[in-house]
Amino acid sequence: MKAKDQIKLLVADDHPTFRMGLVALVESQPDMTVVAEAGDGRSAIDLFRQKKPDVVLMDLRMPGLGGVEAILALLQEYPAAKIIVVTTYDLDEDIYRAIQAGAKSYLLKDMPRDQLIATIREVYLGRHKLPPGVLSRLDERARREDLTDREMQVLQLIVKGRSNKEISSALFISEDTVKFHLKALFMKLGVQDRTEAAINAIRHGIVHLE
Amino acid sequence: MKAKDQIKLLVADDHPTFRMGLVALVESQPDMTVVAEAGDGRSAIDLFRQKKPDVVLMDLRMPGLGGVEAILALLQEYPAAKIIVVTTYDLDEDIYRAIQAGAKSYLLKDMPRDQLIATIREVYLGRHKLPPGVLSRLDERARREDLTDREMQVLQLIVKGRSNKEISSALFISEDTVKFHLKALFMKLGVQDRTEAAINAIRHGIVHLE
DNA sequence: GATCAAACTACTCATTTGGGTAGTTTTCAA
DNA sequence: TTGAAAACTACCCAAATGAGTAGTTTGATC
Repeated sequence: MKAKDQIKLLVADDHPTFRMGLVALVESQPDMTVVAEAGDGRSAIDLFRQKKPDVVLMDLRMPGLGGVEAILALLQEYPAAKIIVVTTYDLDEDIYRAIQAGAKSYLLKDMPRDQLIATIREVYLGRHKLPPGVLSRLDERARREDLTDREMQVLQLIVKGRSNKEISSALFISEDTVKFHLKALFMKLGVQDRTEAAINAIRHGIVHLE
Repeated sequence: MKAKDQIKLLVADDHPTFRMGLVALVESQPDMTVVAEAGDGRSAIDLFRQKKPDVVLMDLRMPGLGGVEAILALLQEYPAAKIIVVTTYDLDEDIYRAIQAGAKSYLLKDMPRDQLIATIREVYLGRHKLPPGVLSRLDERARREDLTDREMQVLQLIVKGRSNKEISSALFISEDTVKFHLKALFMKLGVQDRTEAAINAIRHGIVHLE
């Protein structure tokens, strides 16, 4: 069973039951094995150092050190690490940031088992194939103009339901400046008003609720 | 292994991998066994008829017939059915509707395994204990006044980013009437304006994006 | 030192939004 | 049939919002 040519996997996900499912799935394949499990980004990195797995399955939302940060840290130390993101959400921004950070693929948790397995093999062989749905969202994101830091701050306050006046005093700028950033924001997001901007931001994962 | 006093479970969840995790978890308990798996509400009902499980683990978001509808249909036919909702989101509205529909408990997918197992035993014995976090959200919801049908329609259009004028023509009512419903809506949700209302509605699961 | 993007301020003006109040019609159940 | 709740319309008015335009300042890059 423990042949030397098995694909060694590290599974990092904070949902115990889903992680159990991943492990069961991987272990059902004769040519794969899970060498370590992590419940957060920090221990994922520690376990990578110890076990040197061939492929990492990584959730994006984890307590403490999140997925994107873990990917960056891991690739900093091991530039050849092969990381597959496995997450619940198909938000443009999440996908974009994960791929930017250096993930080799991005799968959704509701995907069929054989697709998961197939992707692990692909990535192990050095390829990085993305599922079509995810791919289309990726270039939807790529087409969108980046927001500046200030626009981002304004957007976050909009999503908190703040008025222009409240935003201006929160950021120590004039109300006119808030309006200025809002106009730019509307243009970049392709929306008409603050409500649409807020919803758009949530839908694309530009800002998270919680 | 297949003792007669084992707790028989039906697992209904459209995520193959998570479902596999649930099954593995249940099967690791000597006094429990999974007698059927379903990927949607419709087949959950069919399988219940065939297998008469003691407890059902049910996801809320499933293709075709959703969780709440499946719960209602199941309890209609088998009023003694013991259903535990196991879902990703801790949204007030989802919890409230599931419990209203007759679910015995409501668990989150990221909960520790022993809590899951303990709840299955509790529910099997006829109790319905909710985790504290979920419980507090339930009465947060209970405290909120119900929205009328019309208010609900207006709210949904707000979340789509529509203006008062657009809403009025979509619902064939005057703009003044839209404002009238909006005022009631703001009051019931405890918010100041349409943007807050939209975010609030999403956050509490009153309306879903997608 | 020139150039460029970002951040900022200011002003006008039309529109939208939201608060308050007052009333009619409809529907459904007691 | 008599309430009660929901749905609807209308009006006034103040405040907030958003479009358009025009500029200054700042910091980084070449």
